Formats: sequence, C-alpha cells, structure tokens
Amino acid sequence: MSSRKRPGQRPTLEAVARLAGVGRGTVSRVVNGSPGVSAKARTAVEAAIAELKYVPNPAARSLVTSRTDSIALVIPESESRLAAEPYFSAVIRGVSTELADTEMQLLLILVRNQRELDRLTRFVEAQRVDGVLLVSVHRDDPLPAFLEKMQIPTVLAGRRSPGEPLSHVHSDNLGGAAQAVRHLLGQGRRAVATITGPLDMDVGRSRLQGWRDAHLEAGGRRADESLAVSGDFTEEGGRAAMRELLERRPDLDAVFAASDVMAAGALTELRERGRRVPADVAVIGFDDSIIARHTVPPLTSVNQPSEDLGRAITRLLLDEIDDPSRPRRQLTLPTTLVHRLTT
Amino acid sequence: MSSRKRPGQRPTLEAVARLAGVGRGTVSRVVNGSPGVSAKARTAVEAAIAELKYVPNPAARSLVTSRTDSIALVIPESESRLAAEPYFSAVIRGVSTELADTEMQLLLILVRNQRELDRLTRFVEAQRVDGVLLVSVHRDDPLPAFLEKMQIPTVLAGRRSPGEPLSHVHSDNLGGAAQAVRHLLGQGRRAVATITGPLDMDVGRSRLQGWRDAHLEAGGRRADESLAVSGDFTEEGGRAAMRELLERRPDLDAVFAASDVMAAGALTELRERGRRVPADVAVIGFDDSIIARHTVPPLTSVNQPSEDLGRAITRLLLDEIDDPSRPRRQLTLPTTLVHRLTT
DNA sequence: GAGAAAACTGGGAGCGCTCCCAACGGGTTG
DNA sequence: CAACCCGTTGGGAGCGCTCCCAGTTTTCTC
Repeated sequence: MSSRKRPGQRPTLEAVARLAGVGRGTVSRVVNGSPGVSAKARTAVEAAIAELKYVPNPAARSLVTSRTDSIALVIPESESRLAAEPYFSAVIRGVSTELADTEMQLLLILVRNQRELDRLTRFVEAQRVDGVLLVSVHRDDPLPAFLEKMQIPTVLAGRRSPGEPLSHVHSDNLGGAAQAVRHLLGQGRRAVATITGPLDMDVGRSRLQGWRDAHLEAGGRRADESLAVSGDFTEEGGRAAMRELLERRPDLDAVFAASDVMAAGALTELRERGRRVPADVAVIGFDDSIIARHTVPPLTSVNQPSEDLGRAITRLLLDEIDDPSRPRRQLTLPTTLVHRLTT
Repeated sequence: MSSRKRPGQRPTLEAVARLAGVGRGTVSRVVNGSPGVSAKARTAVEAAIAELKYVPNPAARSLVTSRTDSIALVIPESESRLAAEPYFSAVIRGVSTELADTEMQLLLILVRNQRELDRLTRFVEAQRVDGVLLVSVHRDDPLPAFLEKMQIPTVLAGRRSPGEPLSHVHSDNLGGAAQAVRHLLGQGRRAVATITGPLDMDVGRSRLQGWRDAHLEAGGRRADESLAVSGDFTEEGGRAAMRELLERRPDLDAVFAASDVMAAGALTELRERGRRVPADVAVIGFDDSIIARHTVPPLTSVNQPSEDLGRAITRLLLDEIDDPSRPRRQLTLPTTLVHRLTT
C-alpha cells in the first residue's frame, strides 16, 4: 500500500519499457514508427503494448511536440442558413471522410455572434488546433486575416474575392451559373432573370457574373441589369426577390436563382401569381440539394460537389500542416447542370 | 545567441509571474479564478497577462488535470440519413449553443463504418474527451455499452429501449405519434395506416406504439396491424412502403409516416397512383423539417424540438462531467402537431 | 500587545511524452 | 591489431502547467 498507483490508471511509456525490457526511447520510437529499431526490440515492445493495452497520452505528446492532431472546421453562419442548407452537412461528411485514415480529429466551431467569435479567437490563440478550415467566407470577413496573422495553416471553402491569396477550394460558380443561363437562353427564353446570392460573398458575385457572361456570349450584348435582383440565400428572400422581379419585368420567362432554397421561394411566389412553371417561366436553382428534388415541379439545378469540396479542403490543409512553407494552392471544382422539370 | 528563446514563442505562466512580481502559484490561481488571492496580486497578474497576451497552454494543463475541456458528438449514421435529415444539424446547433458560454470544445465524430468505429475506440481510450454525446442509437448498438465500460460520461439523444439506464433525452415519440393518429381518427378517417421507422430503433418502435395507442384509446379496439409497414427513414423506403400499403389495403384513407422524408416518398407514390391528398388520403409526417414545408401539398407534421434536444443532452453531459457520481437522468421533450395541408 | 488564527504566497514535485546525445557493441578497414 | 564507423540503445532534460505544502504576513482575539 505504498507507491501503488491507483488501479484503473492507464499504463505509461515507462511501464511498457519496463515490461519489454527496453528504454523509454525505444518504445517511443516504436510507437511513432521511427526507424532505427532492431526487429527484436520492436517485437518485444509491440507485445508489451498489446499486453498493457497501452495508448499514448495525447496531452503529454502535444505538450512537447506542440502539435494537437486536430483541425477545426469553422462555420461562420447565421442560424437560418445552417438549418436550411444541406451544403454544410455535405462538407462535413467530406471532411470527415478525408480525415478517416488520419489520426486527426475534427473540431466543429459555429460562429454565429460576437461571443462565439471571441471564443474562437481565444481558441486559436491557445493553439488548440493545427489548422483551420473556414467554410463560407464573406468579402469583409475579418477571420481569414486573423488566421493569417496567427500564422496557422488555413484553407477556405470559397474565397473572399477572385484574388484570394489563401489556399482555397471553390466550385466553378461562374461556369455553373453560365451553363444554367446558357441552357435557358438555348431554350429560346427571352428574358432570363436572376436572383443573386449576397453580393458581399464571392459565390453571390460569381454566379451573377456567370449570368452576365452567358448573355454576352449568346447575344453578344449585355444582360439587362433590371433582370437581376439580389437575395440573401433564404427562402423568404428568394420569394421577395421573385415578387420584385415580377413587378419590374412582368414579361420575364425564366429565372436563375443562386440557390435552391431561394428557387423554392421563387417557385412559391410564381405559383401564387398564377405563372406556370416551366410553361410560362422556367426556373433553375443552384446546389442540387435535397430541396431541388422536392419542389413542385422538381427543380432543375446546378450541382456542386459539396462533399468533394470538403475532401479537397481537408487534403490541402493536411498538406499545409505537414509543410507550412508550402505555397498556397487554389482549386476550382466542376459543376454540372441537373435537368428536372422546371426547364 | 545562447538560451534566447526563438521569437514568437508564446509567454508561459512563468513569464507572467516574473513580470507581475509574484510566484507561479499565484498566477495559476488568478487564471483559474481560485479564491485566496489578494486584490493587489490579482491586479498585478491581470495586468501582466494583458501585457504579454498570455493564453494558457491547454496541453500542459490537460497533462496534469487529465481533463481535456472538450466533448465529442458522435453520429453513428449512414451517409444517407446525415445527408437528408436536418435533424442532425439542428442538434449540432443546439449543442453548440449550449457550449457557447463554456470553454468546452466540440469534437464531431461520424461513425459510418468499421474503420471509423475503430478510430473512435482508440480515441476514447486515449481519453481525448471528457464526455460523449451519442446521437441516434440502435437497439443493438455496441457503442453505449462500450462507453459505459470506459466509464466516460455519456448522454444519448434517444434511447436503446424504454428501460435505457444511461442518461438520455428523447422526444415524446409515443405521444407525438399518438397525437397525429388521434387527429387523423378525429377527422373521421377510417383506415389510418403507418409507415414506421426502423424497428431496431426506439424511435421507430415508440412511434409505432403511439399509432397503436391512439387506436386503442379511440375505438377501444386494437389497430389493424396490416396497416403498418416498416420503412427505413429514407425517401425511397417511404415510397416502397406506401406502395405496399396501397396494395394491401386499397381502402386506406390516411397515413402516419414516422419521418418527413418517408412521408415525402409516400406523397410521391400517392400522386403517381392518382390518390388526392388530403381528399382521398391524409398524410402526417414526423420531424417538421424543412422538407415538410416544401412537399406539395405542404405536409402536416409532428414537430420535435431537435435544437432543444441538442441543448438538453449537452447540459446533462456537462453536469455529469462535473460530478460523475451524479445519478443518471432521463428527459422527455414535448412534441407538437403542426397543421399544414395534407390533413 | 502577545498569541493564535486566518489569509496569502512561493516554488518543488511531477504529469507522460519527445528530443537528443552520449555510449555501446560488433563489424570493417588499413 | 588499432582505429574507425555505423546501427542501435538508454535515459536526462525539459515541455508548461496544477497541486500542495511549508512558510510568511496580516488580522483577529482577549
């Protein structure tokens, strides 16, 4: 009853070393897969580890290596979007998948208000993660700059602007939007309107630009800007935008909405105004989310590979953690138009 | 160029102590809000902390306290459900909200296959979290028992069976289902069918039981079991179940589906079979998710407070971490019927 | 104003690990 | 046969913190 450790105590490196008849250093080398261990020693250590069910203490390791073996996924979004958009869960799934054959852990951080922002700040300052994934960035978002200043490896899903210097991955928003609008124009639609996303986000601006580009390349003439109304990615916003559009341009015969959620709102408004879809007005959304399959009629939509995006940002981040001096990289993921019944 | 620390090095307790002219112990006490520090010392320390921008090193702290200040949210679900059901994001939001005025961090762990399960096991064994939230448990899920064996504070969202010994919070599945069916019966519907959830989950069984109970209490007679077909919470499953039901009992005039997603599938099938909703067949779903608002017609559904559920499990877990000897608690959250146009 | 109690304070010990260096042994080489 | 080399090994030092105890100072009590 003297120096007996209380039972249930987890075995330490030391204990493994003693049992295997080697020194601490050797056990550490085996555990970390370092070279320079004889086969004999390795076997003995492995046996001891198995017998004691040894699991390294991450805190002790972290203390000396100052790695944490975890990354944070930061979602700076208001309640509503997180609730409504399957985009985020898809990204989470992708991240998780990519992490699966790593020992890295995923911390999820929602930043919905100042309080949570402060919390994130403290968190990053305490170096509780090796890197940060930032999903959904706004143009004037202070977070990317903060992370850059903290010198912590960071990868964005999306970008602040086309010149984004940080590593990031984004969907081909411009191309996807252009393809959608091109399709509408190709159907012979004369007045193709658009409900944009928030214009303080690159997604919003790029999809709008895609709408413009398609017009330019088709008719060789500019898009009529009175056919563009901005939304906020919410359903009610989409609906309000549709109302406005209808008032402004009763002659419109097609709408490209920058998100499915907004397209759903637009559909509701169109139905209430007695416009038939697609006979009178064709509609295309963006995201190809579950909502697109459930609107009536089912919504034609631009698919973006959200889960792949999650995987991609994770891969970039892991690389960057591995070698922080590595140059920043940017990736654009392809989108595809999924045809349903609103066109 | 001798013992100079490399610049950018974070300040330590020691540094703060030196600057404040006190001992390490005192600084530690201030940082941790322990009592027994004179106002003078406290002020000096706080000034030094501010000046050096000191942030405690969590690894060092964790090493000695063997607390990690983080909890894990474990979601053991197949791809499809996570993708389709807003339930999970709502729970996540609730958890995050409840954690907001804590210094606890949230680790998100998806367990979709054996590989990820092993990873979780190692993870828990390494004691990388102070507690675990387990969302969506199946009757024969090995996870709860494993966590219990590991003696780690655990709270379930849902339960394995009505006798669940672990702390848990669940919606009033039985009551909610009964209320829905009662409503249908009250409308004068004669043959109220049900599409159940997976029967290896308590949610599935309880909602089925609610359907039975409502029949019993209404007519005083048993529900006709030929009117119950089991689904798997997927849309396609709901659709298949509806098809089966229609074949079995062409006379049915109402359906209670144990989830909105399945109800959506059922609606599709009904439409294709030419049954009018709600004229010929009334439909009620469960979850009151975003999908319910987008089906045509909009779906009457049983609302369960998923976000509150997230908050509740978190609160229970924090309490249990605080005092592991605390008796297990169970909570049932109320559901409400939200009327839309399918009834 | 002496003695005792209470309120504070400093710093040693130690958490479990990685890093690194000195030491060891056996095989080569000139 | 001495000098050397290389693969392997053990273990000291130290990461930054909390815990705790032995002082030291202040306050209280009679």
